[in-house]
Amino acid sequence: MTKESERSTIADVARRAGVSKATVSRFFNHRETLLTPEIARRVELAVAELGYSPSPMAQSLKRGRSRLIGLVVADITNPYSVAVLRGAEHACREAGYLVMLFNLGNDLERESAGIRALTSYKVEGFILNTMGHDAGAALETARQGKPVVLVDRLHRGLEVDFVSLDNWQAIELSGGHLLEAGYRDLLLVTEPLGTVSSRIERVQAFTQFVDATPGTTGACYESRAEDPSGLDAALLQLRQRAKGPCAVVSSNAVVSLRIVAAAARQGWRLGGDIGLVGIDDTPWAPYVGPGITAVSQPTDELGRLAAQCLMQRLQGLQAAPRSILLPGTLHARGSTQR
Amino acid sequence: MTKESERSTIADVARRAGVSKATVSRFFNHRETLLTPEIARRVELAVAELGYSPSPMAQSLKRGRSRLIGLVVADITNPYSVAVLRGAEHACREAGYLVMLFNLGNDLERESAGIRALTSYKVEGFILNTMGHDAGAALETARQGKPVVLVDRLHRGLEVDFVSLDNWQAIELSGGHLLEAGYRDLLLVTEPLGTVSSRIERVQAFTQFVDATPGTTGACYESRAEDPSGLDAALLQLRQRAKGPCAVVSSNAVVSLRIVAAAARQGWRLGGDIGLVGIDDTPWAPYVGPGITAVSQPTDELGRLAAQCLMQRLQGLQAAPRSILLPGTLHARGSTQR
DNA sequence: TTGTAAGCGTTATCAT
DNA sequence: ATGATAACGCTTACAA
Repeated sequence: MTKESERSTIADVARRAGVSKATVSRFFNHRETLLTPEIARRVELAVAELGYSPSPMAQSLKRGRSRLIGLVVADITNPYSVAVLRGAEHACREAGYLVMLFNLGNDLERESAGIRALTSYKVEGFILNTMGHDAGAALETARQGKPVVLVDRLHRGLEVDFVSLDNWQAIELSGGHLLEAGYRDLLLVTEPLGTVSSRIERVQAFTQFVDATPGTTGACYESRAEDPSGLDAALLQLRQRAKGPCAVVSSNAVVSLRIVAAAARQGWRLGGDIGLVGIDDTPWAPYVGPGITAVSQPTDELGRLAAQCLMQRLQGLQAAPRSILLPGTLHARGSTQR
Repeated sequence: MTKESERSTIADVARRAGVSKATVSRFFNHRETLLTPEIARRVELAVAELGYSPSPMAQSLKRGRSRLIGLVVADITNPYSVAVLRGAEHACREAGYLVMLFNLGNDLERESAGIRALTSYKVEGFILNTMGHDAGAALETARQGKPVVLVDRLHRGLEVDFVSLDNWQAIELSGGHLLEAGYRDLLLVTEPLGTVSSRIERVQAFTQFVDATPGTTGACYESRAEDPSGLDAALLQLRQRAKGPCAVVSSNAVVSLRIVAAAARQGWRLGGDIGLVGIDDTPWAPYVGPGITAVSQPTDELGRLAAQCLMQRLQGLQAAPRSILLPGTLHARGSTQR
């Protein structure tokens, strides 16, 4: 490998091998079908000597395809997003794609900007885990035939592949477990619903679960980080209205931590004074208080499947939009033991 | 904005405005200096009507610059990496750059592959938070004059800007706090050192702290996730050798959780039976056991500074490699109260 | 089977 | 001040 300061180009290889640029290009794209073994060997040698590899930028410009996948996440700080990202990145790379990441930092308005930025780099497809608030660009993208996969959150009007936890199953699992443990009066705490489909769906599932289960009562509360005292009030109200043991279902790990904090403020023991089961298992869940009961999501799998859907579409799959729902798994711990 | 299915090109704009492609290009690159207001207005109008924006790919091909920054992280699952990533991405975007992410997934061997992949996309600079194990490509990159910034971990032989927690300060802070709280016999637990400079440095700092502080004893243990019983043994040994109260300094949040788990296995109370202070604060630290005392890193700031260094180099700054060390902040909690 | 040449969407160097 | 034109590194008709 000679050490030129500049990267060598297809022309360098052609010159060195004594062939045309076209032949070198063929070596990379149709080696088996179009090339004489002898020529192929010469090219191969020159490529090795120069340490040449094609410029994806130039290829992209010519082909209109980039081997790039755009991944837009609402908030890279969210461990769930990260876990999905991880799975997706892995699958993409295995398929020869690189991931371009755009983080919204929870700034709703930037969704279209992000999609456009990635579009301009000619990404071949999108994986979206966003708020679905400002989906104009996403819609346009899909209309242009670029594959889009939604993770965890649906966008209304956007009929594309969708990969997510089965929220109904997860809520039923949580609720059923609480019942078995003897809790009767329940409160679902979620982040502000906004237009986030997964949050809304969990509320719906919860409401239906309570309605369908005689002897239980339920309510919902939207908690925001800036307003811990609102949460305190909601929890106090739960305890007041409860005739028997009461429990909280938390909509994600961030909220679970808020509940834990609130319980600490009130001096309540988790499990005994108030039950808690949360969606999203975390490495620390077993060690907080008596251990937090949680429903884990198969996050890696979700990311992997999202990428896989995209790959299939890129290979031309024309089936109707699919909806892939994966079940969660309950991990019972002290926070649901009375 | 007319809705063509294809993105419009500079040629479309030129035609529409009745000018040449060169003029449109000038409109974007040297508007003030080279264009008649009248012409500029016509171009501006055409651009708006067509919703045109230049193709970064084509620009990149022509200019040899891509407005892309390559970010290589050892493990996207690590919250520290994510936090840094977040800060860096933000700063890059503000400067008009997009981040291309390459995650090693803790696969040491892939470092060069990642750097090469990103290089082929003509990223203009690198932010590296990796193991430094396989730095061949990084070295080559730096030699080619592409700016590189290292975060948290040095690579030997690679003399470039470096941004990190001040590990000496952080360890001294932790150790000092333990002393004040009355702990005398200390154990530093870290992930396997390998070639990771930050881990090594923390051990050095710890050793020196113990040596320089009469009346204390210290030891180090390298803990691996697969071997919890090894950790148990190390902790038992600590308690045996300890004449008075003993405590553990944990090298990062993952290890802290392992210590917590080990203490739980032994039935020890954190703080009373064994002290614990960890580097890396986390949202859950206050709620695990009696609360885990931790030294927080200014992660956002670290990422921001890394990106900022890069931007300065991209603007031609030729100063000698800088080393930016930021102090940590102690958050005292129950795990260091006897 | 291989080479020639046009063109992907830009920018930069010439002219004008 | 503006326009024609040649690159940037690659792929792909079309020719040979």
